[in-house]
Amino acid sequence: MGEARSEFLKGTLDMLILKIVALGPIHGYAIAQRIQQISRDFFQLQQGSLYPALHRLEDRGLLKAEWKMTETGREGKFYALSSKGRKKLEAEVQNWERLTDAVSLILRTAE
Amino acid sequence: MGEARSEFLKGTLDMLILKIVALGPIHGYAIAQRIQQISRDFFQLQQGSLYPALHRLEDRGLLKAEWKMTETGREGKFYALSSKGRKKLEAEVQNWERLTDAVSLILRTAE
DNA sequence: AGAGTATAGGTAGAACTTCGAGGTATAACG
DNA sequence: CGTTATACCTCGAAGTTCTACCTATACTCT
Repeated sequence: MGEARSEFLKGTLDMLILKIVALGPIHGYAIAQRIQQISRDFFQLQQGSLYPALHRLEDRGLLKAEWKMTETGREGKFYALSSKGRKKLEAEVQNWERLTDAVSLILRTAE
Repeated sequence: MGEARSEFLKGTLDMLILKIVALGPIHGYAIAQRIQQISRDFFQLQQGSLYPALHRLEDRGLLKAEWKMTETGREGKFYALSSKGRKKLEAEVQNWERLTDAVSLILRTAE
């Protein structure tokens, strides 16, 4: 991620990836594109962040992977959410909302 | 921070500390209490996170420190924002807002 | 007087994440 | 045939936060 972005990205990456995968089976390279596209270029996911994250999520049983052909006729590793991943996503979204609420409380505090 | 919290805290701690200090000179121990109080116990800042963060911010010239007596009659290191710290806080708040907007775009995407 | 708790400061090492920089390989295009 | 886009990957550096510890003073309770 670009420096300014990465400062704040920490901790949200897994949630964002799980969310994109929740929209339907998709391969790694396309996940980065989707995230960049939907966030209107705010997030620019580097491959050095993407692939380790995907492996992490797969190792933890949150994602299932399968090799298939992409739309462009090439091999791609397609990821889908496991039920564990779906629960994790729900929990992370809830936690994200509680976090932003808590941060708002502090930022809006005027002495 | 409690495990669940810390996952998402990354990157926000400096901003929160700067914001609390912006409300008026305050010593380290009291910063942690204020943050916990205002966030309604969502954030429980550990000393092992607090003090290194304060030293970091001081080293970067964002905070100025001065030893004074606390309300309870003890020595405390009081922190205040430098002008550089004030600018940094503004920038971090702006960036935080852009981040939450970008995350919202992704979380609200329904395929 | 002594014990315990809250206040106030701090450090060291581990764990984890992300990034930057590199590598491999195929397909498509000029 | 060279370049660009796609698609996968790894490694090491850098940074942050946490856990676990340490010191010391003030206050409260017995």
